[in-house]
Amino acid sequence: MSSSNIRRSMPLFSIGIVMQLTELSARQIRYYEEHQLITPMRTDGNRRLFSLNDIDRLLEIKDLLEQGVNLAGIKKLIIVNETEFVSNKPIQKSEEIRKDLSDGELRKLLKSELLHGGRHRTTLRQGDMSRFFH
Amino acid sequence: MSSSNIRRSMPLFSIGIVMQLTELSARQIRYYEEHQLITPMRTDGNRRLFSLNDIDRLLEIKDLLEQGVNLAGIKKLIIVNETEFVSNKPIQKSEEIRKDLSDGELRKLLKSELLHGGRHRTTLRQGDMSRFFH
DNA sequence: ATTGTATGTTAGGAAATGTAACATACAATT
DNA sequence: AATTGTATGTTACATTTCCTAACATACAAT
Repeated sequence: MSSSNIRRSMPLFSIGIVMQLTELSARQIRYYEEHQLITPMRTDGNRRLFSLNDIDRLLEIKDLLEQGVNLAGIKKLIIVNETEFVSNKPIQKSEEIRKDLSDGELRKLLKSELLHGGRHRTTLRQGDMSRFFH
Repeated sequence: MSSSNIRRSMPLFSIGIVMQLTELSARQIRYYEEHQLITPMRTDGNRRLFSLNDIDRLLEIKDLLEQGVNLAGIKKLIIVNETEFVSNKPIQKSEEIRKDLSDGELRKLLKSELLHGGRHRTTLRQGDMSRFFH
């Protein structure tokens, strides 16, 4: 893992700030955690602490939900995304990724994601927190 | 002000996190605020919220204190620093800066700062929070 | 010996966050 | 039409974190 990734996974933000940054309710954020879409750290006193990566993922989740993907689907997509990052060909094209990973129900999920609107952008690959820092 | 500076002045961090990041006590941080070395934002509920710039400044303060400069001196130095940033010659050499600003007791303060060890680095010009982000 | 500076410690209160339970809206299914 | 599942809202109560204010302390300077 690069030092940049270490920094991006540093637990820094309270849930209040994350609510503002993502425009999600505390209920939503906790619900997504409950379903293991994010796993923020905890303080000694059991308060959640979110990293930049967590916030990026929340923005991803929000985006996918708005496109009609349900939590189960998002979960799979996130795993895809992580696998992709761990692999040593991180710059392969999205078409190739889809070919690599389209088996079983995963294929259906990805297809439904593709069918939804022409909004292709960087949703799965990169969060939006970068805009907060240089 | 650049968009990057806007981001760096965004209030994001609770005092607990800032304590960890700076290794300062809450007492110290509040004391520095009391003496107007920092002015963190507040939530509606009156909790302090610190920006990256605030954290950088706290690291600056800590560094200068360790070099023997007192709060009054640090305050002056910080004003110098800000003036420098606002001016339209932000890349002028440190020697020139000193010439520009060495009048009255300020001269003495800067001198004492210079006398202290050969640690010249970037103390006054740039904080260390950049290491937390890319 | 006194004063000033920087920080520690404690007390009491308020805000933010935690979990848990129940409510609701809506889509999908039977 | 009734039921089930999903995502979220709301409320209640407990705990943690943070607030201010006051007093204590160590040390340097006067």
